[in-house]
Amino acid sequence: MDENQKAQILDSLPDEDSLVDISELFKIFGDSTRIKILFALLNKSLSVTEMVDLLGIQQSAISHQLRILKENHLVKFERVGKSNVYSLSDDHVSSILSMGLEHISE
Amino acid sequence: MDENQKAQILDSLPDEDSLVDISELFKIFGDSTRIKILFALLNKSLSVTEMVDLLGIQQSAISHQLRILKENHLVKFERVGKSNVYSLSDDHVSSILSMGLEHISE
DNA sequence: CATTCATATGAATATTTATTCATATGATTT
DNA sequence: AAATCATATGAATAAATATTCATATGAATG
Repeated sequence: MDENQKAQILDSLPDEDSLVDISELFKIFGDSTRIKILFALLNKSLSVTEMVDLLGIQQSAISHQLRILKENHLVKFERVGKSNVYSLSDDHVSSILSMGLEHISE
Repeated sequence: MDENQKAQILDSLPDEDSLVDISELFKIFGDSTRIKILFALLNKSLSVTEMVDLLGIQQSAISHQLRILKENHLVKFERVGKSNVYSLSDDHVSSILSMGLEHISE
């Protein structure tokens, strides 16, 4: 591999920051608790209690993971009565999930 | 949320094993070293030494990550002369990478 | 306004994971 | 066959991460 070719490949790579961003995006989807939450929200907005009831995961664990999802703008929430009702931020998320689902069936 | 609705949502979720598989797939893409390797291979098959030279990552680290990528069938390799030349297993991988790239530009 | 319900948060722990260093392996070339 | 080149591997370490337990917060309701 000569220097020219090397330079050409390097040029075609996303820059360092983008590469880190991409890996961090995938990292968020790389946890089964978060994946479960996101798939559940694909159907319907849910409160924390409903997620606990539905998924059988501890309330604290759900809340901690929701914080991560929130910080990364994958979910949003609004107050409804006594509950915080969470939903997916955009269908961005849904497209990533369905891709994951698609690619494991092989 | 009544029991009927709960059952309905549960029914729509991928089963436990699939959810774990999906998160494990994303987890592999959730590391910047592996992402760099994969993006580099998107251009051209590469030996380990070439990856070291190109990416500025230690040989051992590259090899360790290649093992993970191999185990998960994301890359394959063949012996060419003195080198092991790696390439992407299928364009499956490329579609996931380009989706990642697409989704960070927002 | 006191209580309760729903959620968030902090600290502690355990586990996973990536990298480095040192060295082994194993094929190729002389 | 010895030497060398390319890669793999194991152990050690450090860092990141998920979960749990305990408790705080804070809004809603009687």
